[in-house]
Amino acid sequence: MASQTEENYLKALFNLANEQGEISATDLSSILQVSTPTVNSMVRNLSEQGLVNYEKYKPISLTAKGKREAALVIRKHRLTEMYLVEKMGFGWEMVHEIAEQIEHIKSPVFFDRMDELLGHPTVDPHGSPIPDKNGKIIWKAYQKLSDCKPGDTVKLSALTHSSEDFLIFLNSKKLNLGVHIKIESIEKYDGSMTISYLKKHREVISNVVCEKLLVEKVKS
Amino acid sequence: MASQTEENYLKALFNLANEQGEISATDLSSILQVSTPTVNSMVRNLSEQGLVNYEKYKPISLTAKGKREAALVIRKHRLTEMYLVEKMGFGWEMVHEIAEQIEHIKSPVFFDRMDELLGHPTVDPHGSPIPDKNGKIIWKAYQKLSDCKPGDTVKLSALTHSSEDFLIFLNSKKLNLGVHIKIESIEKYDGSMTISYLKKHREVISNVVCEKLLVEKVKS
DNA sequence: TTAACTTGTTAGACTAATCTAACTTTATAA
DNA sequence: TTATAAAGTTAGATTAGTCTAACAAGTTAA
Ligand SMILES: [Mn+2]
Ligand SMILES: [Mn+2]
Ligand SMILES: [Mn+2]
Ligand SMILES: [Mn+2]
Repeated sequence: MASQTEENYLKALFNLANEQGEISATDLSSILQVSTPTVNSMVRNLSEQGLVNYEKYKPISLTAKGKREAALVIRKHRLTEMYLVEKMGFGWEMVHEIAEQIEHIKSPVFFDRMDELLGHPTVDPHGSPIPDKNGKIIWKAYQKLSDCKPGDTVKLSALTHSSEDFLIFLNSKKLNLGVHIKIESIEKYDGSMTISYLKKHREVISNVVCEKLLVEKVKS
Repeated sequence: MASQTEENYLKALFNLANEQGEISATDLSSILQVSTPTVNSMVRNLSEQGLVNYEKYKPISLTAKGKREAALVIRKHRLTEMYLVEKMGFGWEMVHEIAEQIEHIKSPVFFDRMDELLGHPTVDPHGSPIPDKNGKIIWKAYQKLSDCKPGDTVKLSALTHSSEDFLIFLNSKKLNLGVHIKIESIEKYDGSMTISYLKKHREVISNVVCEKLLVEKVKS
Protein backbone atom coordinates (compact mmCIF):
# COMPACT_ATOMS: atom_id res chain seq x y z
CA MET A 1 0.00 0.00 0.00
CA ALA A 2 1.24 3.48 -0.88
CA SER A 3 2.83 5.42 1.98
CA GLN A 4 1.62 8.85 3.06
CA THR A 5 4.49 10.43 1.13
CA GLU A 6 3.81 8.41 -2.00
CA GLU A 7 0.12 9.33 -1.86
CA ASN A 8 1.03 13.01 -1.69
CA TYR A 9 3.27 12.67 -4.75
CA LEU A 10 0.51 10.90 -6.68
CA LYS A 11 -1.97 13.65 -5.86
CA ALA A 12 0.47 16.37 -6.87
CA LEU A 13 1.18 14.57 -10.15
CA PHE A 14 -2.53 14.18 -10.84
CA ASN A 15 -3.31 17.83 -10.16
CA LEU A 16 -0.36 19.11 -12.17
CA ALA A 17 -1.30 16.92 -15.12
CA ASN A 18 -4.79 18.47 -15.14
CA GLU A 19 -3.39 21.99 -14.99
CA GLN A 20 -0.43 21.79 -17.33
CA GLY A 21 -0.18 18.43 -19.08
CA GLU A 22 3.63 18.22 -18.95
CA ILE A 23 5.12 17.75 -15.48
CA SER A 24 8.70 18.58 -14.56
CA ALA A 25 10.71 17.61 -11.49
CA THR A 26 10.90 21.31 -10.65
CA ASP A 27 7.09 21.62 -10.57
CA LEU A 28 6.79 18.72 -8.15
CA SER A 29 9.68 20.08 -6.15
CA SER A 30 8.01 23.46 -5.64
CA ILE A 31 4.56 22.04 -4.91
CA LEU A 32 5.76 19.43 -2.44
CA GLN A 33 8.44 21.70 -0.98
CA VAL A 34 11.26 19.20 -1.40
CA SER A 35 14.49 19.36 -3.40
CA THR A 36 14.69 18.16 -6.99
CA PRO A 37 16.98 15.22 -6.10
CA THR A 38 14.32 14.11 -3.63
CA VAL A 39 11.71 14.27 -6.37
CA ASN A 40 14.01 12.40 -8.69
CA SER A 41 14.45 9.47 -6.35
CA MET A 42 10.76 9.29 -5.46
CA VAL A 43 9.77 9.41 -9.13
CA ARG A 44 12.09 6.49 -9.84
CA ASN A 45 10.51 4.62 -6.94
CA LEU A 46 6.97 5.27 -8.23
CA SER A 47 8.11 4.29 -11.69
CA GLU A 48 9.35 0.92 -10.39
CA GLN A 49 5.89 0.40 -8.88
CA GLY A 50 4.33 1.05 -12.27
CA LEU A 51 2.59 4.23 -11.12
CA VAL A 52 4.64 6.75 -13.07
CA ASN A 53 6.23 6.90 -16.53
CA TYR A 54 9.80 7.97 -16.13
CA GLU A 55 12.62 8.41 -18.62
CA LYS A 56 15.71 10.46 -17.88
CA TYR A 57 15.35 14.11 -18.87
CA LYS A 58 11.78 13.57 -20.12
CA PRO A 59 8.61 15.03 -18.61
CA ILE A 60 6.99 12.92 -15.90
CA SER A 61 3.51 11.39 -16.22
CA LEU A 62 1.21 9.04 -14.34
CA THR A 63 0.43 5.60 -15.77
CA ALA A 64 -3.21 4.48 -15.93
CA LYS A 65 -2.65 2.65 -12.64
CA GLY A 66 -1.05 5.77 -11.14
CA LYS A 67 -3.96 7.94 -12.25
CA ARG A 68 -6.41 5.57 -10.61
CA GLU A 69 -4.45 5.47 -7.35
CA ALA A 70 -4.14 9.26 -7.36
CA ALA A 71 -7.85 9.73 -8.00
CA LEU A 72 -8.67 7.43 -5.08
CA VAL A 73 -6.52 9.53 -2.75
CA ILE A 74 -8.24 12.65 -4.06
CA ARG A 75 -11.58 10.91 -3.44
CA LYS A 76 -10.60 10.41 0.20
CA HIS A 77 -9.45 14.02 0.47
CA ARG A 78 -12.64 15.49 -0.99
CA LEU A 79 -15.00 13.19 0.87
CA THR A 80 -13.24 14.25 4.05
CA GLU A 81 -13.57 17.94 3.21
CA MET A 82 -17.24 17.48 2.50
CA TYR A 83 -17.73 15.57 5.73
CA LEU A 84 -15.94 18.22 7.77
CA VAL A 85 -18.13 20.97 6.33
CA GLU A 86 -21.48 19.16 6.20
CA LYS A 87 -21.32 17.03 9.33
CA MET A 88 -18.88 18.80 11.60
CA GLY A 89 -19.65 22.41 10.82
CA PHE A 90 -16.21 23.58 9.69
CA GLY A 91 -15.90 26.50 7.28
CA TRP A 92 -14.70 25.69 3.74
CA GLU A 93 -11.49 27.59 4.45
CA MET A 94 -10.54 25.27 7.34
CA VAL A 95 -10.95 21.82 5.87
CA HIS A 96 -8.08 21.43 3.43
CA GLU A 97 -5.35 21.17 6.07
CA ILE A 98 -7.24 18.56 8.08
CA ALA A 99 -8.19 16.57 4.97
CA GLU A 100 -4.53 16.63 3.90
CA GLN A 101 -3.88 14.38 6.90
CA ILE A 102 -7.07 12.32 7.12
CA GLU A 103 -6.83 11.31 3.44
CA HIS A 104 -4.01 8.94 4.48
CA ILE A 105 -6.05 6.91 6.98
CA LYS A 106 -5.94 3.25 5.98
CA SER A 107 -9.54 2.15 6.45
CA PRO A 108 -11.85 1.70 3.47
CA VAL A 109 -14.93 1.38 5.72
CA PHE A 110 -14.18 4.76 7.27
CA PHE A 111 -14.40 6.56 3.93
CA ASP A 112 -17.30 4.39 2.76
CA ARG A 113 -19.22 5.44 5.85
CA MET A 114 -18.51 9.12 5.23
CA ASP A 115 -19.67 8.71 1.64
CA GLU A 116 -22.87 7.03 2.81
CA LEU A 117 -23.63 9.57 5.55
CA LEU A 118 -23.14 12.35 3.00
CA GLY A 119 -25.46 10.64 0.49
CA HIS A 120 -22.72 9.96 -2.08
CA PRO A 121 -21.79 13.54 -2.89
CA THR A 122 -20.33 14.35 -6.32
CA VAL A 123 -18.51 17.56 -5.42
CA ASP A 124 -16.42 18.82 -2.49
CA PRO A 125 -17.05 22.08 -0.60
CA HIS A 126 -15.06 24.01 -3.21
CA GLY A 127 -17.04 22.59 -6.12
CA SER A 128 -14.35 20.13 -7.23
CA PRO A 129 -15.64 16.75 -8.41
CA ILE A 130 -15.25 13.71 -6.13
CA PRO A 131 -13.86 10.71 -8.05
CA ASP A 132 -16.00 7.57 -7.77
CA LYS A 133 -14.83 4.32 -6.11
CA ASN A 134 -13.10 3.28 -9.34
CA GLY A 135 -11.19 6.53 -9.58
CA LYS A 136 -13.35 7.92 -12.36
CA ILE A 137 -13.98 11.67 -12.37
CA ILE A 138 -16.84 13.43 -14.12
CA TRP A 139 -15.64 16.88 -15.14
CA LYS A 140 -18.38 19.42 -15.46
CA ALA A 141 -17.98 22.01 -18.19
CA TYR A 142 -17.92 25.21 -16.16
CA GLN A 143 -16.72 28.54 -17.51
CA LYS A 144 -14.75 31.24 -15.80
CA LEU A 145 -16.75 34.24 -14.62
CA SER A 146 -14.15 36.33 -16.43
CA ASP A 147 -15.34 34.83 -19.74
CA CYS A 148 -18.95 35.92 -19.24
CA LYS A 149 -20.67 38.97 -20.75
CA PRO A 150 -22.55 41.86 -19.17
CA GLY A 151 -26.20 40.93 -18.67
CA ASP A 152 -25.44 37.22 -18.07
CA THR A 153 -26.89 35.63 -14.98
CA VAL A 154 -24.84 32.70 -13.72
CA LYS A 155 -24.57 30.38 -10.75
CA LEU A 156 -21.29 30.22 -8.83
CA SER A 157 -20.44 26.50 -8.93
CA ALA A 158 -16.75 25.95 -8.28
CA LEU A 159 -13.32 27.53 -7.87
CA THR A 160 -10.16 27.02 -9.88
CA HIS A 161 -7.99 27.55 -6.80
CA SER A 162 -8.98 27.44 -3.15
CA SER A 163 -6.25 28.89 -1.00
CA GLU A 164 -7.29 29.80 2.51
CA ASP A 165 -6.81 33.52 1.80
CA PHE A 166 -9.04 33.40 -1.25
CA LEU A 167 -11.76 31.49 0.61
CA ILE A 168 -11.68 34.01 3.45
CA PHE A 169 -11.96 36.80 0.87
CA LEU A 170 -15.02 35.11 -0.65
CA ASN A 171 -16.53 34.73 2.82
CA SER A 172 -16.14 38.47 3.38
CA LYS A 173 -18.06 39.12 0.14
CA LYS A 174 -20.68 36.46 0.99
CA LEU A 175 -19.80 34.74 -2.27
CA ASN A 176 -20.74 31.14 -1.52
CA LEU A 177 -21.21 28.30 -3.97
CA GLY A 178 -24.72 28.26 -5.41
CA VAL A 179 -25.12 32.04 -5.36
CA HIS A 180 -26.74 33.54 -8.47
CA ILE A 181 -24.70 36.38 -9.92
CA LYS A 182 -25.83 38.99 -12.42
CA ILE A 183 -23.08 40.71 -14.37
CA GLU A 184 -23.93 44.39 -14.46
CA SER A 185 -20.91 45.68 -16.33
CA ILE A 186 -17.30 45.00 -17.15
CA GLU A 187 -14.56 47.60 -16.99
CA LYS A 188 -12.66 47.42 -20.27
CA TYR A 189 -9.42 48.74 -18.82
CA ASP A 190 -8.69 46.04 -16.22
CA GLY A 191 -11.46 43.48 -16.68
CA SER A 192 -12.99 44.15 -13.26
CA MET A 193 -16.70 43.35 -13.00
CA THR A 194 -19.61 44.97 -11.28
CA ILE A 195 -21.90 42.16 -10.16
CA SER A 196 -25.05 41.87 -8.11
CA TYR A 197 -26.25 38.93 -6.08
CA LEU A 198 -28.21 38.05 -2.92
CA LYS A 199 -30.97 40.66 -2.79
CA LYS A 200 -29.32 43.49 -4.62
CA HIS A 201 -25.88 43.13 -3.07
CA ARG A 202 -23.64 45.04 -5.46
CA GLU A 203 -19.85 44.59 -5.65
CA VAL A 204 -16.93 45.33 -7.89
CA ILE A 205 -14.53 42.39 -8.15
CA SER A 206 -11.17 42.34 -9.86
CA ASN A 207 -10.25 40.20 -12.82
CA VAL A 208 -7.87 38.20 -10.62
CA VAL A 209 -10.92 37.04 -8.66
CA CYS A 210 -13.16 36.55 -11.72
CA GLU A 211 -10.54 34.22 -13.22
CA LYS A 212 -10.86 31.92 -10.20
CA LEU A 213 -14.66 31.68 -10.14
CA LEU A 214 -16.28 28.91 -12.19
CA VAL A 215 -19.90 29.42 -13.12
CA GLU A 216 -22.81 27.82 -14.96
CA LYS A 217 -25.28 29.70 -17.16
CA VAL A 218 -28.65 29.96 -15.50
CA LYS A 219 -31.62 29.28 -17.83
CA SER A 220 -34.22 31.90 -17.05
CA MET B 1 5.62 17.84 18.42
CA ALA B 2 5.70 14.12 19.15
CA SER B 3 5.79 11.85 16.09
CA GLN B 4 3.22 9.14 15.50
CA THR B 5 5.68 6.56 16.79
CA GLU B 6 6.52 8.56 19.89
CA GLU B 7 2.83 9.03 20.64
CA ASN B 8 2.29 5.28 20.44
CA TYR B 9 5.14 4.66 22.88
CA LEU B 10 3.72 7.21 25.32
CA LYS B 11 0.30 5.58 25.20
CA ALA B 12 1.77 2.13 25.76
CA LEU B 13 3.80 3.40 28.70
CA PHE B 14 0.76 5.08 30.21
CA ASN B 15 -1.42 1.98 29.89
CA LEU B 16 1.27 -0.35 31.21
CA ALA B 17 1.88 1.90 34.21
CA ASN B 18 -1.83 1.71 35.10
CA GLU B 19 -1.86 -2.07 34.79
CA GLN B 20 1.44 -3.03 36.37
CA GLY B 21 3.28 -0.09 37.85
CA GLU B 22 6.77 -1.25 36.85
CA ILE B 23 7.47 -1.21 33.12
CA SER B 24 10.22 -3.21 31.42
CA ALA B 25 11.66 -2.89 27.94
CA THR B 26 10.31 -6.37 27.23
CA ASP B 27 6.75 -5.30 28.05
CA LEU B 28 6.94 -2.39 25.63
CA SER B 29 8.61 -4.60 23.09
CA SER B 30 5.78 -7.13 23.13
CA ILE B 31 3.00 -4.54 23.16
CA LEU B 32 4.43 -2.43 20.37
CA GLN B 33 5.71 -5.45 18.43
CA VAL B 34 9.24 -4.16 18.06
CA SER B 35 12.58 -5.55 19.25
CA THR B 36 14.03 -4.63 22.65
CA PRO B 37 16.94 -2.68 21.12
CA THR B 38 14.36 -0.58 19.29
CA VAL B 39 12.57 0.08 22.56
CA ASN B 40 15.87 0.91 24.20
CA SER B 41 16.77 3.60 21.70
CA MET B 42 13.29 5.12 21.70
CA VAL B 43 13.18 5.19 25.50
CA ARG B 44 16.50 7.04 25.52
CA ASN B 45 15.07 9.49 22.98
CA LEU B 46 11.93 10.08 25.09
CA SER B 47 14.12 10.45 28.14
CA GLU B 48 16.14 13.21 26.43
CA GLN B 49 12.84 14.99 25.75
CA GLY B 50 11.99 14.81 29.44
CA LEU B 51 9.02 12.52 28.86
CA VAL B 52 10.41 9.34 30.40
CA ASN B 53 12.60 8.50 33.39
CA TYR B 54 15.35 6.23 32.20
CA GLU B 55 18.32 4.71 33.99
CA LYS B 56 20.22 1.73 32.64
CA TYR B 57 18.84 -1.60 33.85
CA LYS B 58 16.09 0.13 35.87
CA PRO B 59 12.34 -0.05 35.21
CA ILE B 60 10.98 2.62 32.87
CA SER B 61 8.45 5.27 33.92
CA LEU B 62 6.78 8.38 32.51
CA THR B 63 7.63 11.80 33.93
CA ALA B 64 4.77 14.15 34.87
CA LYS B 65 5.19 15.79 31.47
CA GLY B 66 5.17 12.38 29.77
CA LYS B 67 2.01 11.34 31.61
CA ARG B 68 0.27 14.50 30.49
CA GLU B 69 1.34 14.04 26.87
CA ALA B 70 0.25 10.41 26.98
CA ALA B 71 -3.12 11.26 28.47
CA LEU B 72 -3.71 13.82 25.73
CA VAL B 73 -3.05 11.19 23.05
CA ILE B 74 -5.43 8.83 24.86
CA ARG B 75 -7.96 11.67 24.97
CA LYS B 76 -7.76 11.96 21.17
CA HIS B 77 -8.07 8.18 20.82
CA ARG B 78 -11.13 7.88 23.03
CA LEU B 79 -12.88 10.96 21.67
CA THR B 80 -12.41 9.48 18.22
CA GLU B 81 -13.83 6.11 19.26
CA MET B 82 -16.83 7.84 20.79
CA TYR B 83 -17.34 9.93 17.68
CA LEU B 84 -17.13 6.89 15.40
CA VAL B 85 -19.77 5.05 17.44
CA GLU B 86 -22.11 7.93 18.25
CA LYS B 87 -21.94 10.01 15.10
CA MET B 88 -20.90 7.58 12.38
CA GLY B 89 -22.70 4.44 13.48
CA PHE B 90 -19.74 2.08 13.83
CA GLY B 91 -19.94 -0.87 16.23
CA TRP B 92 -17.77 -0.69 19.35
CA GLU B 93 -15.68 -3.57 17.99
CA MET B 94 -14.66 -1.62 14.86
CA VAL B 95 -13.47 1.67 16.24
CA HIS B 96 -10.17 0.90 17.94
CA GLU B 97 -8.22 0.29 14.73
CA ILE B 98 -9.45 3.49 13.09
CA ALA B 99 -8.88 5.55 16.26
CA GLU B 100 -5.35 4.14 16.45
CA GLN B 101 -4.66 6.13 13.28
CA ILE B 102 -6.85 9.20 13.72
CA GLU B 103 -5.41 9.89 17.19
CA HIS B 104 -2.25 11.14 15.43
CA ILE B 105 -3.95 13.88 13.38
CA LYS B 106 -2.31 17.22 14.17
CA SER B 107 -5.29 19.55 14.51
CA PRO B 108 -6.53 20.67 17.90
CA VAL B 109 -9.73 22.16 16.43
CA PHE B 110 -10.61 18.82 14.90
CA PHE B 111 -10.68 17.06 18.27
CA ASP B 112 -12.26 20.07 19.98
CA ARG B 113 -15.09 19.92 17.46
CA MET B 114 -15.61 16.20 18.07
CA ASP B 115 -15.68 16.85 21.80
CA GLU B 116 -18.25 19.60 21.35
CA LEU B 117 -20.49 17.63 18.97
CA LEU B 118 -20.44 14.75 21.45
CA GLY B 119 -21.35 17.06 24.35
CA HIS B 120 -18.04 16.61 26.20
CA PRO B 121 -18.29 12.89 26.91
CA THR B 122 -16.46 11.47 29.93
CA VAL B 123 -16.17 7.86 28.78
CA ASP B 124 -15.40 6.08 25.52
CA PRO B 125 -17.58 3.33 23.97
CA HIS B 126 -15.86 0.71 26.13
CA GLY B 127 -16.47 2.61 29.35
CA SER B 128 -12.90 3.90 29.69
CA PRO B 129 -12.57 7.47 30.98
CA ILE B 130 -11.67 10.26 28.55
CA PRO B 131 -8.89 12.49 29.96
CA ASP B 132 -9.78 16.20 30.03
CA LYS B 133 -7.93 18.87 28.02
CA ASN B 134 -5.25 19.10 30.72
CA GLY B 135 -4.63 15.36 30.64
CA LYS B 136 -6.44 14.72 33.91
CA ILE B 137 -8.36 11.45 34.23
CA ILE B 138 -11.16 10.74 36.66
CA TRP B 139 -11.06 7.05 37.51
CA LYS B 140 -14.39 5.65 38.59
CA ALA B 141 -14.31 2.96 41.25
CA TYR B 142 -15.86 0.05 39.41
CA GLN B 143 -15.66 -3.54 40.59
CA LYS B 144 -15.24 -6.70 38.60
CA LEU B 145 -18.39 -8.73 38.06
CA SER B 146 -16.36 -11.71 39.30
CA ASP B 147 -16.12 -10.02 42.72
CA CYS B 148 -19.88 -9.72 43.13
CA LYS B 149 -22.18 -12.05 45.12
CA PRO B 150 -25.29 -14.00 44.16
CA GLY B 151 -28.38 -11.82 44.48
CA ASP B 152 -26.51 -8.60 43.57
CA THR B 153 -27.98 -6.46 40.82
CA VAL B 154 -25.37 -4.40 38.99
CA LYS B 155 -24.98 -2.19 35.94
CA LEU B 156 -22.41 -3.12 33.31
CA SER B 157 -20.28 0.04 33.04
CA ALA B 158 -16.89 -0.72 31.53
CA LEU B 159 -14.47 -3.40 30.39
CA THR B 160 -10.95 -4.14 31.59
CA HIS B 161 -9.90 -5.28 28.12
CA SER B 162 -11.59 -4.66 24.79
CA SER B 163 -10.13 -6.92 22.14
CA GLU B 164 -12.21 -7.23 18.99
CA ASP B 165 -12.95 -10.90 19.75
CA PHE B 166 -14.22 -10.13 23.22
CA LEU B 167 -16.43 -7.28 21.96
CA ILE B 168 -17.92 -9.56 19.30
CA PHE B 169 -18.57 -12.16 21.99
CA LEU B 170 -20.38 -9.55 24.11
CA ASN B 171 -22.42 -8.52 21.05
CA SER B 172 -23.52 -12.13 20.60
CA LYS B 173 -24.76 -12.20 24.22
CA LYS B 174 -26.36 -8.75 23.89
CA LEU B 175 -24.20 -7.59 26.77
CA ASN B 176 -23.94 -3.86 26.10
CA LEU B 177 -22.79 -1.16 28.49
CA GLY B 178 -25.62 0.06 30.70
CA VAL B 179 -27.34 -3.32 30.90
CA HIS B 180 -28.60 -4.27 34.38
CA ILE B 181 -27.44 -7.71 35.43
CA LYS B 182 -28.81 -9.86 38.24
CA ILE B 183 -26.47 -12.52 39.56
CA GLU B 184 -28.53 -15.66 40.00
CA SER B 185 -25.81 -18.03 41.15
CA ILE B 186 -22.09 -18.70 41.08
CA GLU B 187 -20.57 -22.11 40.40
CA LYS B 188 -18.03 -22.75 43.14
CA TYR B 189 -15.90 -25.06 41.02
CA ASP B 190 -14.89 -22.69 38.20
CA GLY B 191 -16.40 -19.36 39.21
CA SER B 192 -18.81 -19.27 36.28
CA MET B 193 -21.95 -17.20 36.85
CA THR B 194 -25.56 -17.60 35.92
CA ILE B 195 -26.88 -14.11 35.25
CA SER B 196 -30.12 -12.65 33.98
CA TYR B 197 -30.63 -9.38 32.17
CA LEU B 198 -32.83 -7.72 29.50
CA LYS B 199 -36.28 -9.19 30.13
CA LYS B 200 -35.36 -12.52 31.65
CA HIS B 201 -32.46 -13.29 29.30
CA ARG B 202 -30.57 -16.01 31.22
CA GLU B 203 -26.95 -16.91 30.50
CA VAL B 204 -24.04 -18.74 32.03
CA ILE B 205 -20.79 -16.86 31.60
CA SER B 206 -17.32 -18.08 32.46
CA ASN B 207 -15.03 -16.54 35.05
CA VAL B 208 -12.69 -15.43 32.26
CA VAL B 209 -15.49 -13.18 31.02
CA CYS B 210 -16.64 -12.05 34.52
CA GLU B 211 -13.09 -10.87 35.23
CA LYS B 212 -13.27 -8.48 32.29
CA LEU B 213 -16.63 -6.90 33.10
CA LEU B 214 -16.63 -3.82 35.33
CA VAL B 215 -19.88 -3.05 37.11
CA GLU B 216 -21.50 -0.60 39.51
CA LYS B 217 -23.88 -1.57 42.29
CA VAL B 218 -27.42 -0.55 41.48
CA LYS B 219 -29.30 1.06 44.40
CA SER B 220 -32.77 -0.40 44.40
C1' DT C 1 26.36 27.21 -33.54
C1' DT C 2 28.29 27.82 -29.61
C1' DA C 3 28.10 30.11 -24.89
C1' DA C 4 25.30 30.73 -20.99
C1' DC C 5 21.58 29.46 -18.36
C1' DT C 6 18.25 26.25 -16.67
C1' DT C 7 16.87 21.80 -15.53
C1' DG C 8 17.79 17.17 -14.22
C1' DT C 9 20.82 13.58 -12.32
C1' DT C 10 24.38 11.43 -9.45
C1' DA C 11 27.01 10.95 -5.32
C1' DG C 12 27.23 11.00 -0.73
C1' DA C 13 25.42 12.11 3.74
C1' DC C 14 21.78 12.47 7.46
C1' DT C 15 17.75 11.23 10.56
C1' DA C 16 14.07 8.33 12.43
C1' DA C 17 12.77 3.94 13.14
C1' DT C 18 13.69 -0.38 12.70
C1' DC C 19 16.46 -4.99 12.69
C1' DT C 20 20.04 -9.01 14.19
C1' DA C 21 24.08 -10.52 16.56
C1' DA C 22 26.91 -10.11 20.29
C1' DC C 23 27.81 -8.74 24.78
C1' DT C 24 26.77 -7.23 29.79
C1' DT C 25 24.11 -6.97 33.80
C1' DT C 26 20.72 -8.69 36.85
C1' DA C 27 17.89 -12.37 38.60
C1' DT C 28 17.07 -17.35 39.78
C1' DA C 29 17.83 -21.50 41.43
C1' DA C 30 20.77 -25.55 42.26
C1' DT D 1 27.30 -18.83 46.27
C1' DT D 2 28.23 -19.58 41.97
C1' DA D 3 26.34 -21.23 37.39
C1' DT D 4 22.70 -20.56 34.31
C1' DA D 5 18.95 -18.15 32.44
C1' DA D 6 16.58 -13.92 31.48
C1' DA D 7 16.57 -9.18 30.56
C1' DG D 8 18.84 -5.15 28.92
C1' DT D 9 22.40 -2.81 26.18
C1' DT D 10 25.72 -1.88 22.46
C1' DA D 11 27.31 -2.20 17.80
C1' DG D 12 26.45 -2.14 13.29
C1' DA D 13 23.33 -2.51 9.38
C1' DT D 14 18.97 -1.29 6.75
C1' DT D 15 15.11 1.43 4.70
C1' DA D 16 12.39 5.58 3.57
C1' DG D 17 12.67 10.10 2.91
C1' DT D 18 15.20 13.84 2.93
C1' DC D 19 19.32 17.16 2.08
C1' DT D 20 23.63 19.71 -0.38
C1' DA D 21 27.31 19.83 -3.69
C1' DA D 22 28.84 18.66 -7.98
C1' DC D 23 28.17 17.36 -12.55
C1' DA D 24 25.57 16.40 -17.03
C1' DA D 25 21.99 17.32 -20.37
C1' DG D 26 18.91 20.18 -22.63
C1' DT D 27 17.29 24.85 -23.90
C1' DT D 28 17.83 29.65 -25.30
C1' DA D 29 19.52 33.38 -27.35
C1' DA D 30 23.43 36.01 -29.11
MN1 LIG E 1 -8.44 20.37 -0.51
MN1 LIG F 1 -1.78 14.60 2.43
MN1 LIG G 1 -9.19 1.87 21.81
MN1 LIG H 1 -1.78 4.98 17.16
